[in-house]
Amino acid sequence: MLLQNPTKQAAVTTADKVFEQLQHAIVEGDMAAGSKISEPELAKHYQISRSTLREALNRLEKCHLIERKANVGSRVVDCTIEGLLELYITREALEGMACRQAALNMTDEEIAHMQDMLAQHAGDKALQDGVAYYQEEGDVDFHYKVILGSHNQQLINLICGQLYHLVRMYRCQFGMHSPRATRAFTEHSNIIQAISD
Amino acid sequence: MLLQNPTKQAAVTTADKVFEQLQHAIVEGDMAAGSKISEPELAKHYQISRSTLREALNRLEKCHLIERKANVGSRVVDCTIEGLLELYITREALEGMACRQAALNMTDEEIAHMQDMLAQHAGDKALQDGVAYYQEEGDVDFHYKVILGSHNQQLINLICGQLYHLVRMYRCQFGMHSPRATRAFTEHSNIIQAISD
DNA sequence: CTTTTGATTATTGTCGACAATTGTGGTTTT
DNA sequence: AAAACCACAATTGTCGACAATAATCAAAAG
Repeated sequence: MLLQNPTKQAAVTTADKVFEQLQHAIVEGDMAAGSKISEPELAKHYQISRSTLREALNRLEKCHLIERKANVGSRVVDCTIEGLLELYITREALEGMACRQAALNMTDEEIAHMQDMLAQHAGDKALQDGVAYYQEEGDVDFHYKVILGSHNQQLINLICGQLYHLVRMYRCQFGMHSPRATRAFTEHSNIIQAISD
Repeated sequence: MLLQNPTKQAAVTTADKVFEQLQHAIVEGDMAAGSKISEPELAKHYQISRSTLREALNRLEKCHLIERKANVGSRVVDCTIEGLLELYITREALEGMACRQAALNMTDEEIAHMQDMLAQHAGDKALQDGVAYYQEEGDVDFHYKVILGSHNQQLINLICGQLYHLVRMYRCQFGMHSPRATRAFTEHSNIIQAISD
């Protein structure tokens, strides 16, 4: 089970639940990238009305996971190399600023908590050396803590609420399962060191 | 009439039109910031069904102009000092990256076109010296050209499609009508100079 | 044979009504 | 008198059907 987004509240309405299922299906590639979306078909598949499905589609559009054209329909976004580069450039801009803001705004407790987390990850790494999965999850966890540490709701919403799932989608589709996993850990130590100053 | 967003296509559906009207009303302050939104009331006011109104509300939420809670309702976002700071920090991160990308990706034609535009603005400024409005519009125009010059759809959508209207809302609500207008022009010359290198 | 035009079909946009949940006011109980 | 509880009203979420727009395919004209 992947780390859940701390910015989202529990799905209460059925549109929320369908949204999450669709989100998962798109990210994991169960719905092919670039494929057209048939509202009646999907509504029948999830056994919901078209209105409810459209509500879910609206939230998918908010995450940039689908694209809609008026009177034409919706398509799953297609993963291109250009799109990947654009996404990473955008993410770099936002996360860079978030990191700077975290350095200004993080409380001592938050810093201490992150240091504890890092120490625990170090222990896990010693145990499960070579298993990249935990590393990747820890990486995401670390990034989240930094972003939340910025105390900037605007940045948090953009990165965690919108870009996050698109990044995951690209990682799944392109099979980028932590090529830089081993390097990430040492980087984290440096980052938290810089923040505490 | 303000400069229109180059990323948006013409509103074809009625939900689009209502969305634009609501957007304008919120930005200009005709709908009070922080006030609750009554779906039946608004639907009656615009003489549309609730479904259509909800479609428009979804797009407002995408621009961060309203906030929705499940089974509770929607509210117009309230303009706080903290929110203003957060917005400007986010915008700085994105526009800074957009400017760097523009320096890398802008074509010679685009650069030449922007220089022409600046020269024209200089002429206008000599004519209408002291009138901050044209200055402000030119400022927005200039920013747009730079952002579009980044050739990064992700950045363009985020800045022009989402944050732009929220920035306008803060400017209207706080009465920030180009306090730094006079300084902006000289800055632009420096920016375009830097890009051409 | 190609192209254009027209009718047909399928999909999306919009509507009104019902179901479910939340907030409110009054009543009862401690 | 304060707090908890219950019923009622209002709002939101969901549904199915109709209207409007776009895509498809066949037929006719060039």
